[in-house]
Amino acid sequence: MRYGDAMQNKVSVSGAGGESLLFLTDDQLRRGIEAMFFAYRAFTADPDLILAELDYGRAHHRAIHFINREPGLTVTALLDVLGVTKQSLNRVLRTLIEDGLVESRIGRRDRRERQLYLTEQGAALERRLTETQRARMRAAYRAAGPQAVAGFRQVLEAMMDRDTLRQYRALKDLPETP
Amino acid sequence: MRYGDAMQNKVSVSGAGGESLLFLTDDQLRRGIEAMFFAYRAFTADPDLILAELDYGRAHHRAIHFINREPGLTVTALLDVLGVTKQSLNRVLRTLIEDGLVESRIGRRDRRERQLYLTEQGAALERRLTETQRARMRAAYRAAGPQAVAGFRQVLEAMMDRDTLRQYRALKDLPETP
DNA sequence: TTATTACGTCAGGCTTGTTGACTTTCCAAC
DNA sequence: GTTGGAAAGTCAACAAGCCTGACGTAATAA
Repeated sequence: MRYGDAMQNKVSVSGAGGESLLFLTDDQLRRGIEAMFFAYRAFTADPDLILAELDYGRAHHRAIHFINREPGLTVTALLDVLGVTKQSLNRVLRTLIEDGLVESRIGRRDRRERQLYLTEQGAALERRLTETQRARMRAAYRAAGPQAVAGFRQVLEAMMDRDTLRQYRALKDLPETP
Repeated sequence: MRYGDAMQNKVSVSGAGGESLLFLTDDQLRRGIEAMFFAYRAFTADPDLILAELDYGRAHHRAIHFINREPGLTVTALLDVLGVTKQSLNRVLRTLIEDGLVESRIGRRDRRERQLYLTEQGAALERRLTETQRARMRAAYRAAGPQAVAGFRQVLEAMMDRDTLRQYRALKDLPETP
């Protein structure tokens, strides 16, 4: 097992093309990686504080977010977006339902399905959680400017694999990028 | 408890200024939030596969990454960057040392300190893990272009809080942004 | 000498994830 | 109308990865 013996350092040409790749040093890439790590941690810090107060975790946040995003979505659909097992989600979902934040109604088309909705209380928590992240994002967007924001989104989307991108796009109201 | 009753929708003016904030709708912000969520998941997927093979987790990856980044750093310093407890890190570090990926030498200046280094084997795993992420990042960078990359980094940095930004900058070889 | 720091470790607890097995309900196809 | 399978819920057991609290040891600093 010997990895990357030839790619030890500096300018990784990386492709066959070699267009204008001068900026793609391993240093640059590594900084991008680290920026993701630190930014993501900062990004989840605010909601985590609120959630801890209420004895919830990030899993609850994610469930609440996507139920809010698409009211009436089924358990299977939610399972698909979150990428976890039924059992894992169920535990979280059960507490949310018991606590009166989520409502589970029998499916209209198919009575086997359960359609998930936020209650007024659940929607209130969603707003509270999201607002902290929006505030952070808003501040970052204002500081960086519209052009930077476009680049930010462009790179993030380019980082997603096919399947993830599909899920991401499925959520969009108005797809802009063909 | 009633949150954000007034901010329900659309164009959040958000500041007192109102410069050229037309692009900052709640929709835009929400998409940014979701892009972070999905991109981060895609971003960690490749290393996770390799780590699972070896019965390691993300915690091991993070430790390896930062030890590689700054060979000889002390346990306390590592604790600070990772933002976890001593006990939590110790379990991870112990297995890495037992498995011969990390070496812990007695501090030169201060004999209480332990300075951490990757062994040849540890460095090999680091390269293997990082290369998957670099490849993804490289592809995304190439697809999006240099300008987008600049924006990407700019927004991520603007998202970090003071303390996180300090840690992030402390790693940099050549700080560019004043 | 004493206080403090750096590190390691034992114990116990929580959340979130996993597998595997099983039941109930319901749709749909034969 | 029976039957096969999908959707959902549940029980049990387990592991990773975090946490707090308490304690011990070694070495530096006051």
